[in-house]
Amino acid sequence: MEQHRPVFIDSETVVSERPRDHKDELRLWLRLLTCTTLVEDDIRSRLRARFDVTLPRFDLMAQLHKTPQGMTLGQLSSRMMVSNGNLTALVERLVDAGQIERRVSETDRRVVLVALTPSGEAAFSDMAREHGDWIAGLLAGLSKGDIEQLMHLLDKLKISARSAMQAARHRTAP
Amino acid sequence: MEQHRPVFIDSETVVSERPRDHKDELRLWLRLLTCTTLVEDDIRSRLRARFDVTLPRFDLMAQLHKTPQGMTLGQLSSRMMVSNGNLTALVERLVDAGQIERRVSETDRRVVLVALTPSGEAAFSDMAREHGDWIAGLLAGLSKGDIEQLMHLLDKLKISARSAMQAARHRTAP
DNA sequence: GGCTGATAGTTTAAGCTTAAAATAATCGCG
DNA sequence: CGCGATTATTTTAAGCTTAAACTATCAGCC
Repeated sequence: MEQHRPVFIDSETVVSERPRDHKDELRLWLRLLTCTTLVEDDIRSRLRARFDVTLPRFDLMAQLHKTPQGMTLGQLSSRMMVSNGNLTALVERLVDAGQIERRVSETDRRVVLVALTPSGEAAFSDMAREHGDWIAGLLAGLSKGDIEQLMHLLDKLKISARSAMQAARHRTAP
Repeated sequence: MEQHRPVFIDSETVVSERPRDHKDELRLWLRLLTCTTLVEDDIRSRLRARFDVTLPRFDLMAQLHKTPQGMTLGQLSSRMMVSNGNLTALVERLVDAGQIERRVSETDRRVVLVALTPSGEAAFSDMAREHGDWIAGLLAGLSKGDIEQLMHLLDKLKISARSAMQAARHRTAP
């Protein structure tokens, strides 16, 4: 028969509880994943059909658009939450396409700065306008209040996840 | 200057509104994506570290676990929301690893049925238990009520997105 | 029986993604 | 100053992912 096991909630709290299936949490996680995948796949296919651009390229350009003075690869990889090595090839392809430009920092020659070219900026502006409409259309079934509530709850979720990950990291590598 | 443009909400409703930046909707979408990526990356790395298994393999096994009699590749691809061609290689690797087995349907030789092997079932059970704990840990900062509310709002979001996609499909290919 | 169209999977080419190892430049500190 | 640690990026190998083209099979219809 199963026994009670310790469940670590964060670095300070250890509660002993009877083993559970965590059914509600799992269902919530699956629903979250479903929603994200649904929206992401739709946006991906529209970007391809309408602008012949991939989602990762759009995302990268969106980051650069928010930071006109350019960003380092390190900043980009942490903002986009993708691995560092991933960006090397992605940036390379966008440079080849003339949408972005890279230059090595003069003060620290390890650092590579990336920024939109004027043509990349123009292309992104076109895409961003429609992208915004698409997102708004996908979320049109939610009221202002729904959006606000979701925002708040997802913020709570984000904080919870980060704190749990932080705690796990401390236990794994003290 | 910008002009008012029609915004299609669904197949019946067309509202004319001044062009907006849809800022709240975009922020919500980015937050949703952040939350999902956060959890997904954490689970991915734990699965790798603890069980040396990739997330797609875990997901596939989870689907088969829910349906012990096995599934066709078509069912799998629609439940997992991945492309059909994707599964061919994924299934191949799991067959090689002895975790699942495939057999051609006897009544329809186009159809391929896939199911967990006993060893795959055992391996999945071990992983699923810890996976559940990890998810519960990541969501530990949410109350029961938060989870219920999120569930409800995400359900609304899912319905909204599906309906917008449905409507777009009708306009694109009537 | 033999078309015709639809359905289930596979293949292919290109691109994305990660983890881990390697490279290269800078920083801190004695 | 010089050397070990740190930091930023690239490289590599494996695997995931998609879209589109292709193959094989089936179902219906005459």
